[in-house]
Amino acid sequence: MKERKISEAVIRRLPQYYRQLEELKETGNERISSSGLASIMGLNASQVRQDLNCFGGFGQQGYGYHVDTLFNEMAGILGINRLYKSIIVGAGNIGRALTGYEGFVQKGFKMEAIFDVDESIIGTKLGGVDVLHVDDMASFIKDNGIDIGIIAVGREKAREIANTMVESGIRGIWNFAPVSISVPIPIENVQLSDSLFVLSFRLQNR
Amino acid sequence: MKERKISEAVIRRLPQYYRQLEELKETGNERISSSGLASIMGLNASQVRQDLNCFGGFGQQGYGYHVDTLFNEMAGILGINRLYKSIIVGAGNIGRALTGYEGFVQKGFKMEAIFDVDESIIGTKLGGVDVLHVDDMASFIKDNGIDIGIIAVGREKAREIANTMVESGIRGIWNFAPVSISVPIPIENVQLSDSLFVLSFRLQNR
DNA sequence: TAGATTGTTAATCGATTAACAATC
DNA sequence: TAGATTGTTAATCGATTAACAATC
Repeated sequence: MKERKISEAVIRRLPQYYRQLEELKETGNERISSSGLASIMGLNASQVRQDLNCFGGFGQQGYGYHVDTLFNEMAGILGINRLYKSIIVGAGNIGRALTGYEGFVQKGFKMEAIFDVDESIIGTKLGGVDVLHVDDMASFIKDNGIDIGIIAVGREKAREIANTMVESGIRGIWNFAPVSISVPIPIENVQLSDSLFVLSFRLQNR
Repeated sequence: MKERKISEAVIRRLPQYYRQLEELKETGNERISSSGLASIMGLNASQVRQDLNCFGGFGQQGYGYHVDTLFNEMAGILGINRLYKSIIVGAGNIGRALTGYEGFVQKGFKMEAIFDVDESIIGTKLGGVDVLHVDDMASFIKDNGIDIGIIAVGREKAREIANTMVESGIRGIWNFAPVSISVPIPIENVQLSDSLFVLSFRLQNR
């Protein structure tokens, strides 16, 4: 395991490996070669080996990779199956959808609360999660040691909320507002419409 | 305007330019230089000029780019503001969230119907859109000349639905199911959990 | 053992950045 | 005009792919 810096391109492929290995595991595959994995994922075998070797020598000459082992390694590399205490800000369409998404909880992302400004829903529950007022967010983060803040509000409020989260000691931000936010902690900006626009571009340029 | 192939990296940046120009326009900026645009977007000025020149010489020496003009050019390049007739399959969390999202309609993506298998909601409306049975999807696509199919079902059904869409003559697919689907038409796979996993990775590797 | 396949170094390819003449 | 900034060619950098000795 070399101490080289992991490139952005490699990082973006990690979840793909994870997902693919999960599927191989579920379909009962015990072993997989770099060329096998490359072929189902549309990559190059050399690339697969290079990628994996950023983190360790998980394979075995003449055999390939043990699916279950590699899957677990990948989960470890990504930090999945730890418990991440999360909160959502914004109980609109996207906020609600994320609240109810089983998949995240299974992977260790537990929703501790959802924040909004709409008095008519504050105090109620959405998908089993308490709805609280945004004004109480900062203290909630501090008191409960929240790890991840999910921003699902309009773009006017997004930056302000991100800053409050950072000040309150949150560790990472998952931003769905259509603005790029830069903060001194890890942040992932999900721009849903970007991929729709790319689709539109491709439709036009065939 | 050279007839070179547009690289994937450039294509992914196009929506970012579009969004940034929209914001510049809204904040009343009339002109922007490649270095100005680069600096707010975290890119390199040369890169911005290279990217834009894939599509035409939109700038003017000594002046820069006219924001409004460039914004409109970018909309044209992406194919935004045409009318795209769209349908959503799957009235779960994500399907509902997408149905109700104003932003898409504003950009020309009109939701014509939403399909599901749950008899209790078929015949009703969600966010003003008719809920129909999935069995009627193929004929609906043909009869109404649907352009874009949005897949928001579980991963077991996703590939089957994608194939039916293709057979029915849909032009592009926006897939939210957590499986990569390959079809002979343009498709954008949105893997929400991928970006969450990347966030988790970054939290662990600081 | 022979065949298969890794880990890793070297070669290639493509994308990003720098440089600068053209020109508004 | 002088200054600014483009469009474009050339240089650099990094990522992908190829090659192959090591070894299970």
